Amino acid sequence: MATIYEVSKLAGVSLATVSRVMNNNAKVSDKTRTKVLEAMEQLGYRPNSIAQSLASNRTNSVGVLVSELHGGFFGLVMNGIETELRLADKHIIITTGHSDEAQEKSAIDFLIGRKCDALILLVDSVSDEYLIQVSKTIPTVLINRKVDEISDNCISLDNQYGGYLAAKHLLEQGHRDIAYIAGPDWKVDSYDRFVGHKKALAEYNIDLNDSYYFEGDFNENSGYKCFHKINNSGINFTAIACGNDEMASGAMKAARESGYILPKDLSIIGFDNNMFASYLYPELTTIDNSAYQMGKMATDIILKDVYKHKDLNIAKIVNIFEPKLVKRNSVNSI
Amino acid sequence: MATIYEVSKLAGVSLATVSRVMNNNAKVSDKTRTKVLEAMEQLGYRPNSIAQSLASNRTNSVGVLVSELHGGFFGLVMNGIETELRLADKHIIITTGHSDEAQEKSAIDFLIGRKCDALILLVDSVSDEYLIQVSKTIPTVLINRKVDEISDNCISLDNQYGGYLAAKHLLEQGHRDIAYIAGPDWKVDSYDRFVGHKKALAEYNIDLNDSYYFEGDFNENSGYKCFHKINNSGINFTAIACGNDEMASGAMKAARESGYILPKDLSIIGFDNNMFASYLYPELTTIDNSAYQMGKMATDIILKDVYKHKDLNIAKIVNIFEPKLVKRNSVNSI
DNA sequence: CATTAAGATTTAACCGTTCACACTATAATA
DNA sequence: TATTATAGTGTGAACGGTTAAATCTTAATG
Repeated sequence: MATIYEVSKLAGVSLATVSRVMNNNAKVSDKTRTKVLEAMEQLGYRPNSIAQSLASNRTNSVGVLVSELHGGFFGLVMNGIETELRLADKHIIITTGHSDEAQEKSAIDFLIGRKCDALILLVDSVSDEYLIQVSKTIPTVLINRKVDEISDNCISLDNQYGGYLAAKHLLEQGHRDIAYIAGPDWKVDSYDRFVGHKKALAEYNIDLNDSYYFEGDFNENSGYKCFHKINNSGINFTAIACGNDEMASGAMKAARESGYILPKDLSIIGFDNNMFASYLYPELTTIDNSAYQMGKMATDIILKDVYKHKDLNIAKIVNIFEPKLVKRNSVNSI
Repeated sequence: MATIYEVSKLAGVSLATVSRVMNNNAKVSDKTRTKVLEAMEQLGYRPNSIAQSLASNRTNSVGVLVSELHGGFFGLVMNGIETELRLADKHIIITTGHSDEAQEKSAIDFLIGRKCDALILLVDSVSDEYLIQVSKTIPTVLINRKVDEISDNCISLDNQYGGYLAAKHLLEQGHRDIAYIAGPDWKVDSYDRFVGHKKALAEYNIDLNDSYYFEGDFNENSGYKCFHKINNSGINFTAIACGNDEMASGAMKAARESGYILPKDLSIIGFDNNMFASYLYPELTTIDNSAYQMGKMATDIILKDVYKHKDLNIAKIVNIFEPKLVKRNSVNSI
């Protein structure tokens, strides 16, 4: 592989000049530039990115930590990150944390050790203080998490509004007896979604009775179980709003097994617009979580703050994304 | 950040000695080693991985190219790769090719430019010759693709056996009139699955009539359409075998809309054991494609060949993975 | 005791860039 | 004309490690 040295020799200029035409960061006469470019072409020169990193103290890589590599949400987020990053000729180093504090910390250490220029984190288990500490060491943006002290670098979904949208849709379709299957109540996103749900009910002068609230754990199976609880509780219900699509899927399964015809006998709405939502039967009406957009935005913040991009196509920074209703066939009007 | 220089000074030894205790690749007396380790500890020294890379001509990173970041298959493969790689303290640089030749090539260039030590590729669009060329430049392992010239570095699923397993299961459950919804026939995996299918039928002395074969494109919608073709073609069928889970999902949807009660009136089997397969209703019986295992194995090959690992926990190399039947509820016995 | 071999450590070149600074040539200003 | 500014280029020291070769110790051998 040709080095900058050989290029400089062939072009008859100094190393510095070659470096200048590469980086385009200082004046070089057109004549010289042409000579250098021709030499590069002729030698098939590619700069050694490692040497560049060492000398410039910049690796052009951003570290990403997600909980899992599979799963619709993370895939979309990463998709958004990778697409945007590669346009800028940067790259992504991936690690997983498995929602475990020790693993998340070790992954962060790993990424810092790799000299990433910045971090994009999707973490549940590590404390706010720890994250604040990390962000003092290295530019960090958080997805799906809000830490007040570094709120400019936090990107999240307006979960409350999403919950509101879902409930409102149900209400507009005439439903009044709506059961709710929530995620774990200690998770803020789960909690917020439910708050939005109640808010929509309130607008219709319904205040949610505790007997309509059921807590799951965001996994399919808990949706399944919760449905049975609902069904056996004796309450009247014509619709179920779920904290996420997985639980919605479980609830649909259970409902069908209990003899309900969907969506005729029962309407169900999910949350997230997971990959598989349109594969369910009936296709699941749900709330889109803008995962791709959030990944893209996290990247844009870094491109702007760390890499000083001034590109026009980097839109205005949005920290809170607005969820959208995705109407499909799982909600019936009555 | 402390450098090796400071460590050497504090420990009262030379740079080389510090390097040796780090890399553990030459004799160092216990006394010296202890001194050095203590100095490192005291300074909180972390080697600069970039400098290491430049000096050693090894980046400890492997480049991965997949078609898409979302989607169950890739997620699992990447999961297998990342897990195995991080155990070895290496990292993964990710790019996407979107099944487009130009993009795949540019991604490969990108990864080579990043000085990855090796490549793991999941590509459809680039030619065999190109891949052979690439593998001369940099150690490369291919997932889901077989190129004879570099077969030791190819990992794939025994698609034929998978197709065989699926059909056999249907046959064992008493089905004899089995329609087949295939993927694009120019894709080898699609073709192989169908060959396996026919083989199983042959064992039951059934030779597949062309009117039972329907070609889709691996997307859900084509499964949907194919079902209607099947249903309108006038053939008798009690089961449908599908080239993948997406098409199975589409077929299920169409069947239900046409009034079939599943699985009572019609059995359906998929292929891949995609994430969402168990979310369908009825839960989809399918063939597991060992995605995670393939990712892991690809990594093991690299760990062994490139990084010279001799770990016992790197199992024997397997180039062709054996698919497994995953029984759920979408197949009825008659 | 001199010789040799093996073991431990140091020296210094090297990896391929970037970048602060020095320098030269030319144009603009007083 | 002397002075100053500016554009264009070269010099050489980092950056933080690795590693081959040289050197120094120590122990074993005849």
